[in-house]
Amino acid sequence: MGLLDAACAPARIARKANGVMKALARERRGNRRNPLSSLFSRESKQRFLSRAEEGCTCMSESPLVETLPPVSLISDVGRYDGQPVKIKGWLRNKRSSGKIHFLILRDGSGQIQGVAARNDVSPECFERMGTLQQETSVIATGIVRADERAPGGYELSLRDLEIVGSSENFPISPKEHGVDFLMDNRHLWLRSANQHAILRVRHEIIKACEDWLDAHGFLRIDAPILTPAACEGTTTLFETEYFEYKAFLSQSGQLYNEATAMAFGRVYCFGPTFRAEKSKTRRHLMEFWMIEPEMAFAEQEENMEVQEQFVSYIVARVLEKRKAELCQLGRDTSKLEKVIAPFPRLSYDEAVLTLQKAGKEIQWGNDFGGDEETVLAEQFDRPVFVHSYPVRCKAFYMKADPRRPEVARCADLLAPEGYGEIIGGGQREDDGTTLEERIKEHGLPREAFDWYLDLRKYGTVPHSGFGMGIERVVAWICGLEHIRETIPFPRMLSRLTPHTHLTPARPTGPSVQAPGT
RNA sequence: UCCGACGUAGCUCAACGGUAGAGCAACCGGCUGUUAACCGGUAGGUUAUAGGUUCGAAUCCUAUCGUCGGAGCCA
Repeated sequence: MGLLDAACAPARIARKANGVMKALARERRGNRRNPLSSLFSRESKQRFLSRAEEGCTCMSESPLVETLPPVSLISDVGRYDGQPVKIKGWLRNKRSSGKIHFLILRDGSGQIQGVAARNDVSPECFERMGTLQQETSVIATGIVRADERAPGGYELSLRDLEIVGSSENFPISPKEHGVDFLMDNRHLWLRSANQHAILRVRHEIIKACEDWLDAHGFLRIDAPILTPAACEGTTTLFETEYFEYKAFLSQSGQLYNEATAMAFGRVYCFGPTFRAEKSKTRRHLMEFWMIEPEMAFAEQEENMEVQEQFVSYIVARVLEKRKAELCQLGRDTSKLEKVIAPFPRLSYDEAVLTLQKAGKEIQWGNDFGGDEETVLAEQFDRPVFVHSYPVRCKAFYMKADPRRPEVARCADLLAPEGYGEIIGGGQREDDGTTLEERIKEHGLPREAFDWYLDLRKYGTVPHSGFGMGIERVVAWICGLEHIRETIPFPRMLSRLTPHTHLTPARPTGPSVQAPGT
């Protein structure tokens, strides 16, 4: 129950009671159309009435708040300074000095310290508090007090505490732990303060993406996850069965986006993306979430302008709304404050020269690795576009530059501070004949792309788009070392569920999958 | 797939050829303002597994399994 629900409860109960009494009177008069008859049994109506009458009595004689303290979220507790409230949550930690207990409570909205001196509560209750272990679920009643010593500004002077569910030997103690252990206990690790901060920032980033796109005329139209063939022939796909056919988990919604862009103009899709690449790095997940906008009648220049506005907005929005979370994570926000459009643009040619000057052995025509990306990104205090890659480094649908056919009209956006590529995008080949040649050159089956070629046959237009990996953006904005903490249940090379390490002797299958993870 | 690092108490680590140790968590006790609280005590180990070298192996060697990081690939 939310704060407002709780605060309004007496009035609402009284109103509802009034309605029930009228309904009962109608029923007594033989009104068979009474809608309540079908909703409530006679017994439950009586129960409701007696409760309602109790509520009414309380209201008329004494302030109800004394007998029924409102349930408050910890984040809203400031509204009740000096008043009693109920907090429903979990015990994060406990300190005790014999005659006084300090209980750190969390409820998902925040954390607050409950203080109980021996004389504040009943002897049984004081004893009970002494036995509480980490992560016991409780309903605590106490008086909210502003206190300078409290990190959140408020404390709870406890009056009572009820145990909802006990907890014994919670594995994640308040001391340090290794990542492997924490990943094995990911389902419990999510209760800790840093994980809360990260996942709140993730939520804010997703909201910011949706809000910006919505405000700029983009319609969300999601692409399918089960697909019949590779969007990009080069990378590995997860294969699955589709009745008697083979199907693959989507590695991009891009081709479908091109169809919906021809239908709606500006569109985007947002969903999980799967790459069966055996990548074991801090930047890779097997399953990640990608947001992919696509625009009809847009050339690559406009594409980059949209991207820099989009990314600047996301960063500004997180700085505005999630300062506390960034602070919790120890993020240096001054670096994020510099992320303002326009972003620098570096051509692939310039990038190669820069890298060669920096002593990297790179030849024109090769793609950049993580090291190279970091060298390039380090030169700027905001994200940098690297554009006009050689055509042979890129997917078949990338449009070649008409003035320089050996390079594509595309760009990657590299985040600063070594976070690497967060966006890949470009202008799509809109000429049917050229596209057909490309499909042939890449050794892809022509039949599978009939529908895709249709888009060039019926009113083709120049169009562009990009894909942004949400987890990489979260890792960058939060300043994390590893991408695995940016998603609730990461799918990594050797990890499918919190407790299951994969081994070749133990093939993957539905039986390995834990419910809900 | 390749390269590198690692595997010791529930957790984080120490011991580096000579009796396996500490902090946290658990349990018992103390403490009325603590902020990964603190203080005293108890319990907790076939040192990943299997071989080998040695008078003696957590330590050296071999294999297997597992974890982490990096490369390739990419968002």
